[in-house]
Amino acid sequence: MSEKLTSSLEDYLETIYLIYKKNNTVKAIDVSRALGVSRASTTEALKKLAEKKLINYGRYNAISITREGEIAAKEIINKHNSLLEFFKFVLGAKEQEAQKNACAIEHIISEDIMQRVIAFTKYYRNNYKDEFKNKFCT
Amino acid sequence: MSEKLTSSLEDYLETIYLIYKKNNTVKAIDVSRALGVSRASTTEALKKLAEKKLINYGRYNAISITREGEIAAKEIINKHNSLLEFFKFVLGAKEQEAQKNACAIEHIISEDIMQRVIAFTKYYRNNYKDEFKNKFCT
DNA sequence: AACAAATGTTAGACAAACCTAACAATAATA
DNA sequence: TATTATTGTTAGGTTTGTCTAACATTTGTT
Repeated sequence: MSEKLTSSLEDYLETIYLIYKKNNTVKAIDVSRALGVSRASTTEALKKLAEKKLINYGRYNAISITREGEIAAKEIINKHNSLLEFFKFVLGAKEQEAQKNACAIEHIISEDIMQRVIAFTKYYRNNYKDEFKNKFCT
Repeated sequence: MSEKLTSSLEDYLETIYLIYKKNNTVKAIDVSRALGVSRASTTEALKKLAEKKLINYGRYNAISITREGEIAAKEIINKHNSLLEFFKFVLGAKEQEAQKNACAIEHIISEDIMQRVIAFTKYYRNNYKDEFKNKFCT
């Protein structure tokens, strides 16, 4: 198990993974655009992720994700999606608001609380959806 | 309405407020100890908070909170307590785990989602506590 | 009051993230 | 293919937040 990534590096890794899954190839410029950062910042981040062996990367080379990187990326994306579902379907938040908060909280929420949110959402969906829907949601 | 504080400065302000309420006086060393940072770091933070007129502070002087600082501190603490309640009573998390996550998330959660969490917790407490208690919580 | 201990401040470093501007390499197209 | 456009890299800055070590001030104790 490698040392924990910073929020920023998690964002880069997550983005790289999503682009990779979609295009089967990753260009630094796409990462920059997706995250709204400069090409220079992306280069720096790529170096750090490569150092941690989460991506394959070399000067002017194509970028790809390692086995380890994929595992780490999936974990983050799983948190993201679970939070998204909770915010939208349990709390009734709008897509954009839910996305914004999931993007931030996914990096700092603990395993324990994350598991509880997931379990709660599941239980809620199965048992209480309609009741809450009319009384609580907007 | 002043510009938004960083997570770090919010932590300092929150801590100062709590110490102030408890002791009616605030010493920098207490802030350092509460946050687990060096005295030097606290001095820096105090300067920044004073610049933003959230605390009264001068070299070697006693520290106190301004009207504006108190309002800002209360907002943060309100978020903290609301998250704490949600984690403990809705999700059934342990005190320490709930505290840790509240301390982190209070700085980044949006107003919209925060309000929804508060409303949900209230509604849940009033209507569903017992049912969830046995089926969901640990 | 004098000394010692505690507290507060400053100076100087460092790490993480970001930026812009200049330059290098690759890709696209006339 | 030669030229232009795009993309990638580097160098050098900035901001935020932290630290340690040295020094200044205040407080507490004989």
